[in-house]
Amino acid sequence: MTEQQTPRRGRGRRPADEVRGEVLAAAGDLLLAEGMAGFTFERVSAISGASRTTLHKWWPSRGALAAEAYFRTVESTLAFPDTGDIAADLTEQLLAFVRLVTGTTAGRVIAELIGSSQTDPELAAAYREHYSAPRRALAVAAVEAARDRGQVRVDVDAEAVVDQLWGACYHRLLIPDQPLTEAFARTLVDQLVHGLRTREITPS
Amino acid sequence: MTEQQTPRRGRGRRPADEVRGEVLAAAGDLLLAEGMAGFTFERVSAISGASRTTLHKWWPSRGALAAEAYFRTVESTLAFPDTGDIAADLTEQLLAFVRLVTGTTAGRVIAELIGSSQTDPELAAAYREHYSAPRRALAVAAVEAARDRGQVRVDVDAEAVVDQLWGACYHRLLIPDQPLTEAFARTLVDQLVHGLRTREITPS
DNA sequence: CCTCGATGTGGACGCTGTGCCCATATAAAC
DNA sequence: GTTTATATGGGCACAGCGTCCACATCGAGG
Repeated sequence: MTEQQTPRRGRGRRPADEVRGEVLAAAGDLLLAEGMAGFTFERVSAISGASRTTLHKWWPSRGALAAEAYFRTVESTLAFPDTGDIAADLTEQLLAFVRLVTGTTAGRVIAELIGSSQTDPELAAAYREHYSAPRRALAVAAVEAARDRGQVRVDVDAEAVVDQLWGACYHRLLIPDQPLTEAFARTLVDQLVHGLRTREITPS
Repeated sequence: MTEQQTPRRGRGRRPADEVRGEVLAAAGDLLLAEGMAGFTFERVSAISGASRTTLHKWWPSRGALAAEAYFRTVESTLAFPDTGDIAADLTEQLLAFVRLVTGTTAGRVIAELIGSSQTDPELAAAYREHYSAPRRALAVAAVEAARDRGQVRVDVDAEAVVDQLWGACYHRLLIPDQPLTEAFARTLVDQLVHGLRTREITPS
């Protein structure tokens, strides 16, 4: 992470989008490289070449900048498969999440973003609006579709299902008492779909 | 939160335990009153009367101090009822957790502690060791006891169960897309115990 | 009774980051 | 070409950190 990567620039106005783009790119790099710990306006300013004043003008807090930079960097595809088998679809999506979070630096960054959002309202709002809410909505829609197909019980609380699957994974991500693995993800779906009761009639 | 509550004290040695006690009391007050945002060595020093040097000597990071102060302040009783009905016991404990977290300032503080622990290894270690691990162990033991009684299926993953119940609640605490309520807690237990599948034979 | 080691205290140092304020330069819009 | 918008450089006071040193005082051993 070399500081001063943008050689030097004179004063004067530059296209807003150009500046924003450079800032977000620099911020994304910094975030992936050093996490929220070393992520400051100061350093983003130094790396991107933009002045601190400019950063403050566009982003109310370092968290807000970090969130936007991160979402732009990962820009993961928002899609939820619907094969007609809700258990398979949930497993698929949950596994994708686990792989993303355990395989790359993304896991640490997401955890730190959520962490910082506890004391940064701007970040919390950005995270909810641009990340968690839309993803949550997709999963909820999938479960409700399965309910309408008669695949799960009619009184299912789809929102709670999301918490019992993804929330469980976030729990292990944020409070790593136990490891977050693919096997764990499969177990989550299995235990939730079939329940914990002793199986009288083991289904196929 | 009046600064300088300890009038003034001369130099010189004082009993270690006395100093530690005063510091932890002051830190606990500050934490409950202002959360992690305003929680700094500087202010704890000003309120407790102890010098910053002393704080640094005993606690490696502000997070470590916050954690110890918080656990000492709440010192909640560690007990898990065992009535023989696992569903009832889990519901009971989960409700107690929800009430603690929603009813008092404790919820915000816990959330902020977990948040800070994402970038403070000392805090993360303290939190795991003194709080999450022992509590988790109790819940796991209860589930495994139920399994041995034949109340839940033999291949149950007790650790995963904890994540699907408490993790779900932490999810709503840390990423408040949806509210954390007592009804939610009851739903969690119900959906997990009975499963999501369409009920052919509705149990009593 | 006295000396000495352990340990808290006051005070200061440089450093980083914040949030804000200018004046100035320059690109874009009219 | 004139005007307007906006990025820039620089400086300010402030907060907190982490560390250092000299000093005061307590407690224990002689």
